[in-house]
Amino acid sequence: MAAMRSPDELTEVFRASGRKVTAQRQCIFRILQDDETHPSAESVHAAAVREMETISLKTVYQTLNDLAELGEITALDVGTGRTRFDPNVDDPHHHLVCRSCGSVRDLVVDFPGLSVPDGADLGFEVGSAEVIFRGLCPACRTAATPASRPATAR
Amino acid sequence: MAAMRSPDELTEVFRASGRKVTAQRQCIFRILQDDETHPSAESVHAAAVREMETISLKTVYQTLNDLAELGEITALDVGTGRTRFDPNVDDPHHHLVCRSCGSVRDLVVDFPGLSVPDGADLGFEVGSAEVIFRGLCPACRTAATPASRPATAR
DNA sequence: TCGGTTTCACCAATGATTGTTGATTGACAA
DNA sequence: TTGTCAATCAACAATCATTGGTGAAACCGA
Repeated sequence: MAAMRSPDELTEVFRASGRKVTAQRQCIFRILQDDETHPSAESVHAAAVREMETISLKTVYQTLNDLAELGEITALDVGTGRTRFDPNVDDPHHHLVCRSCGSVRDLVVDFPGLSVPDGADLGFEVGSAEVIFRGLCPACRTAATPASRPATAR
Repeated sequence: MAAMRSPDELTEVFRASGRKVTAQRQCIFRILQDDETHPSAESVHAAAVREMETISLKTVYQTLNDLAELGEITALDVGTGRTRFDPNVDDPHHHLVCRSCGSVRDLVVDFPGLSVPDGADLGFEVGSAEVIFRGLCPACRTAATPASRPATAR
């Protein structure tokens, strides 16, 4: 539900932090807003190019890092080789990662009891816990079983 | 508790898979055996050089990948930039990662209820769940609070 | 002993990301 | 409206972890 701030709100945030709001930044704001795919910098750039042919990958990286610095998005590493950016910064959640295509999906579930038991941390000061579930997304699941399993297990 | 197979056992495994057992490989076997730090290839190499000055980083990568391929160690990516290798492949566990120095520690705890609730996966075929706890290891914790907090909170 | 594997040194390539340059554009406060 | 400084661009080089190539030498194991 909680996606991220609107382009207008992000404009305010950027201005308030002394940053200028350019056309390419607004373009990126717009793209991130309705993107649930946890895009990489590359894919954000690909989407941006459709609106602005000349926008550079450099600028995309720059803006994404700015947004992360401002706490408006989260940079996350799910082990797929490139950094993914998560616009959902409001409600704590975990992630489903497809081990075939690398797609990432939010999983807004609270796991009770997911904390380090007393004594087990041995002096470790635990701040956060992130859970990564690995498996196959629907698309890759059906693709992996051409005819043997028709979408729904029989 | 369960560390990993002894160098002798690994020797058998390697021979059984058609691989030859060289001095450098045995050296790496020995190093991994009493290493609880989830070393990177670089640090394994650093340790190996102390015994064999001429061992190449290439060979270390090669051998670590062989071990991972044989299921004797696990390659894991905790987001610290380089691949870490976990000798503990027997009992399922999770990891504590220091967000300051990047050190990794095993956390052998079973979290009941750590599975995707019905309906929440939306067709995702979930295979495994890995939990990464991030925080500060004892060393970095004390280093971060020189005099303000004397190890134990008051 | 012999053959095929492994290692070595050296060097190049990958892929994601960041830095550099210098010139141009453009945001926005005055 | 204007002036200034940030932002962008293109083009290129550099980083870092990792893997690949070479040819020659060493060596494991049947």
